[in-house]
Amino acid sequence: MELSNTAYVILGALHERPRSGYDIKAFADQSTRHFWAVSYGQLYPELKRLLDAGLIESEDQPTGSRQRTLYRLTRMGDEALADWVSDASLRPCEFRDEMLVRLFFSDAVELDKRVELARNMAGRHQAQADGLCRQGESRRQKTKENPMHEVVLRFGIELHGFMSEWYERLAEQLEANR
Amino acid sequence: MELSNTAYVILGALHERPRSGYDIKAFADQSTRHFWAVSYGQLYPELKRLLDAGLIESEDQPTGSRQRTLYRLTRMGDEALADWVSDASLRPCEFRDEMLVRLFFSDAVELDKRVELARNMAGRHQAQADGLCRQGESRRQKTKENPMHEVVLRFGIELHGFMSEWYERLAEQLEANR
DNA sequence: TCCTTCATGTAACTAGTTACATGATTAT
DNA sequence: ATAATCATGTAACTAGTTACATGAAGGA
Repeated sequence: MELSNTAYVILGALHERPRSGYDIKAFADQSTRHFWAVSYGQLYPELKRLLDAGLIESEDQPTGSRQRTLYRLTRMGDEALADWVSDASLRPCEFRDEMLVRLFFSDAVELDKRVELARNMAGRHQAQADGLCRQGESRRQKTKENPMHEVVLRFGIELHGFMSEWYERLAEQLEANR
Repeated sequence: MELSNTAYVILGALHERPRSGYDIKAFADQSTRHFWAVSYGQLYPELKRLLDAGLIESEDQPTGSRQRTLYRLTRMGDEALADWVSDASLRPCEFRDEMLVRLFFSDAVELDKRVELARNMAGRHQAQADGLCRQGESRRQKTKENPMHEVVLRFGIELHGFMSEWYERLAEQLEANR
């Protein structure tokens, strides 16, 4: 039975510790978000599927009359995660950038617009890099386990830094031969 | 009326010259593909919508008994494209990388697997950069107009080059503290 | 003859987002 | 009080892919 990538994000989140659906979402929002986002619309149905498949198990943990279901990995779930991570097959890296489409077709507009667009893109990536930086600072203290989390965070920061600089340089070059 | 980004890729393709649906697909496959792919399943319905909206017009150009419909931009379509490209609002750059999710959770597996994964990712981006290079060579001779096409191509090559090197460096670092 | 390219299209499916609905607990 | 956070979920929608179906033209 094939699992979605989102399912593996869930398994990965639960590998660290038992979590509620809400908690998994919060985890994803501040960690995998920049390369794999998770929404409630997928999360809760997916949790059901993983339960049915026996990869996770649940435990009720209400606080007063507020419901809360805590999920944890089963042995099967743990194996499924490890197998998936170990799988050496190449998967495509998906990029979709609307602004890059605009830039691609920007010969259709005047130079000023083109420069503005490049500057906007530089700013966008700078902002994204900054956001990831702050994310890293707020998580720095905890979990020295899972060093790969920080590695991937650094990747994000440096990648967006690279793109920001690239677009900034482009804006300057475009402006130069005005 | 809101148009999809795919619709703008079509308008952009037709801005250069009149094209058939098949031709638009071929154009996208060898140019916008790495940041905005287009499939037939979206292309043909989208062409109908653009016709209805009066942004493009069609002309039958059969070869013998093989049908062919040539599309071209209307004045309205040309304006819609220019307006869209000039729109200064920031749009998110979407990244989705299954292998990066694996890397993120790869503390769950042994070092060897982690190194292998990083190497695979480096190879994947090297291959992608090479593919874009070849694409550039085959298109080099034609169209000195649309210099932004080449700019965006270079961006792709350098971006994938950056990622390839980053992952290669990571693999070496991981291997070093074995 | 047969393979590749040109050419158009649809149906079924998959993945995922957005908006909504509900309500308890905790901090200000 | 009231706002923020914790908590769970669904329905409707949007976007896009894959697989299929069909068939002509041109080159090997």
